This record gives sequence, structure tokens and C-alpha cells, in this order.
Amino acid sequence: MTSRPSAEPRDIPEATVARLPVYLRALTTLAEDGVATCSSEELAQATGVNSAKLRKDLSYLGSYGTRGVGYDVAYLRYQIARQIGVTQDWPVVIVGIGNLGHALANYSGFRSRGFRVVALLDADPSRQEEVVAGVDVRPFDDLEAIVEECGVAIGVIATPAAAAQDVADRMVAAGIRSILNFAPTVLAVPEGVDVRKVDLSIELQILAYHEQRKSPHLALTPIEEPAI
Amino acid sequence: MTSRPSAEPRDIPEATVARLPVYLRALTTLAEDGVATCSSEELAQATGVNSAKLRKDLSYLGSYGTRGVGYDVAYLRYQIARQIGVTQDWPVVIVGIGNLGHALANYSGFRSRGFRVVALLDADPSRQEEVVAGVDVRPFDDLEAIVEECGVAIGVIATPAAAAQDVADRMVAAGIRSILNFAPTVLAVPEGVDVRKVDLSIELQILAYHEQRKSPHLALTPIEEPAI
DNA sequence: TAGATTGTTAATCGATTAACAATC
DNA sequence: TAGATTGTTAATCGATTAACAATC
Repeated sequence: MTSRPSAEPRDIPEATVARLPVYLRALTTLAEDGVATCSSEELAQATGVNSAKLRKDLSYLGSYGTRGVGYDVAYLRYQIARQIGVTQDWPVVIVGIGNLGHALANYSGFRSRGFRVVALLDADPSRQEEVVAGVDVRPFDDLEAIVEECGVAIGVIATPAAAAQDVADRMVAAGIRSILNFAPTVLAVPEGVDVRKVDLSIELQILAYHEQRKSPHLALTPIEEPAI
Repeated sequence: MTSRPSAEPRDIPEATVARLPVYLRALTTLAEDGVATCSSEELAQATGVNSAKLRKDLSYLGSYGTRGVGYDVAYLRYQIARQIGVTQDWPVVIVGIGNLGHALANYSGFRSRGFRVVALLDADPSRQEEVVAGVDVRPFDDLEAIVEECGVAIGVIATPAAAAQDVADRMVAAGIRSILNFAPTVLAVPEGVDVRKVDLSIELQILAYHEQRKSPHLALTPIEEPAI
């Protein structure tokens, strides 16, 4: 392990970590618009958070603002990117090239935000003839070789639920320790491996819960309880 | 507003609401496997949460377990579905039928979990000849008519970032009050409208942050700070 | 100096969890 | 009755926010 630059061994709360990419994106937009400086209030507006929370979040990174003036957009942007770790590209592998895998492979936001899709893998030989977003679809069994060769640390699972645990096991065995899981299933992984889960129908269900409680609602005919 | 059944005017914490769909999915799997009863410990294992937290979550819904025995799978499943509001189908409209829109339209998990995609809309006339997952792609300008006709309360935005705010404005004007936003931009909406955001690159960045901090890491050559 | 805005403090709020009495 | 498991309490932890001293 190489020695770290002096400033940052404090650890950043999870809630703050989850917001840093939001700030980063807003700062990128501001930079593209030619804005050189912004206040915590302006950045808070742009990201939809409370300005006190924003300042508290930034204070975990260090002291990068100027009292009475605000933040230098380019400088703060760089500091946040460095903290997150997206000043260099992360090689990513996507497994499961169905509809969602296609969409992910074609998503341009990865490349511009610090990620490079180095391989698309699928167990189905009929999909292995395809080229998606300029990348060959290869057999799932190539996983280990690709992880080794490209130094892949992050894997994306876009397979059906039934295949997801096997894919995760293989990824972990191959040395991947960060997994983004789109399959609607809970993955069991050893300690030290991070899994984040994106579940489309869960998001819709959370919306439905609140929608159901909104005031003048159409009468919903309750259906009967199941006999038990 | 119709009167509510007696038991539930207590309100459920947000953190609990976000977990209810996870419990629901696990209970559905158990039911399909023919399991009639389960303990909080078993359900907690299946969903990856602490069993005390699970019991506390369920206690906000009511008292649906039996001490010394556990929970009846079918009954608890029904009660959670009722609380979330997915005992009947919610009509959903998807706007933006690019790669991601295709993937969403084809996602079978919606139908089985209380949602019905009633329309696919796109502003691009060349996409309006397509049929995706058995549903015609129609002009975005049909939005208001479809919302009215089908009683759509939930809209999904899968357009590029530049179009998302306009789409949201039109949705709100048409009467939609719950939006699931896949576009990488912060939406401004009036009070009373719920927006949930799914951002793929943000999820990856959160993984990258933790990955970067994991112990014996390959030396990352730091790139220089920008001149300011 | 006067005005503006950061970084930090401290109060408050909400979520998690261990422990256990209630009870099947 | 003895064993098992729920539902709830209370302690703890973490996140949010208003307020303001520090300082540009």
C-alpha cells in the first residue's frame, strides 16, 4: 500500500458520500456554463439540498471555500472528484447483455464520469456474436481473464434474478470487490465486498405508497383478503 | 375522499417504507416455494436486514404475527401489499423510448408487482412507428389524453437530461403527481409532487469511493490539480 | 470598514439495535 | 408447562439543520 497524501484520513459519513456525486455533476454543469465561482446557497439550489447540509458535507473533505466569496468551481470540482476517486478511469465489466445490459453498455454517462466499460459478458452463445456500443459481447467464462488483464474492480450484474448469485460468486472469486446489482435478488457476498442494488420496481412501489396517501384520491376498491 | 379502513392512520417512517417492497418480494418468493410460515429471523436473513429492525418495521403496519410461531406468509404478504398500495394495478406511462426506455418497457417485473405500462411516448416521429413489448410508441403530445383516459398517476422519465424538465412540467400539468426520473438532472416540481431519481453513474461513483479506500490497492497515479 | 459567506457548533430529529416482557 | 418468537421499550447512533463566530 502506497502512502496517502497528507490531508484526508478522516472518514466521510455515508449520507455525505452519496451526495458527493450530485455535487460533482452540478459543478461540472456550472463549469461548462463558464461559471467560475459559486456560493453554498447557489450550489445547494442546483442540487436540491439545504445549504447548511451542503457546507457540512464539504467540510468533511477539507476547507476549500473562501469566506465572503464562495467556492472556486473548478477547484472544488477537482477536490470532490479526487475524494470519490474518479480522477482516473475505473474499468467496469457488465454481465448480462439483455435489454438492460444493452442500455447500460450504451449509456454515455459512464465514460464521462470516470468509468470505462471494458467488457460485456453473456452466457448465451447467440448473444456472443453481437457488438454493443463498440464492444464485443464475450462468453461469461472469459470473466477471470478479463478481470486479470484489465484490472477490473467493479462489476455490473444485469442478468435475470436466477443467475445473479452465481455471477456474483464468480466475480468475487475473480477478485472483484464492488458490485452494482440490477437483478431483483439479495446477493450473499463475503465481508469486504460492496454491493449496491438498483431495483426499478422497488422505486415504483415507494412512489405508489405515497401516491396512495395523497389527498383527494380516486376511490380504490379494496380487494378481499386471501382466505388463510 | 372515502373513509379509510379503521386500522392504519399512523404514518410509517420513510426508511421503513423503502424496505417494505423488499419484504414483499421475499414473501412472494417464500409463497412460491410453498412456505406457509416464517419467523422474523428467517425473513430478516432472506432480505439482509437485522431481525429487530424487521419486527420494528412490521409493527408500524399492525400486529400480524403470532408470538411463538412467526408470520403467516400469505397473510403478511397481503398486508404489506395493501399498505404499499399494490393490491391493484397502477397505470404507468414511460416517456423517452431510447435504450433505457426499451429496457423499462420490456421489464417484466413491473407487471407482476402492481404496475401496468399503458403508454410509451417519444417526441421523435421516427420512433413512433415502433411497437415495444406489445405497446405502440405514441407521440409525446398524446400525454394529456392518455393520462386522462387511463387515470395515470405515475410517470417514468427516460429521456436525455436536456428534455427531462419539460417532460416533468407537462406530466405535472397533466395531473401526474409521482415521477420516477432516470435522466441525470435535478427536476423542479411543485409541492405535492413526488420525484424519485435513479442515477446509474451515481451508484457507480459511490462504489468507486469505497473501492478506492479498500486496503491493499493498486497504486493509483494521482493526476495533477488543475491550474486555477 | 461593511457586507458577504464559510466552517463549525450544538440542538434536534429520525433510524437502528439489543434486550426483554408479553404471549402463543 | 416449557420453548419459541413477537411486539415494544429504551439506549445509542447517525443525520439534519439553524444559528453564528470567524474571516475574506
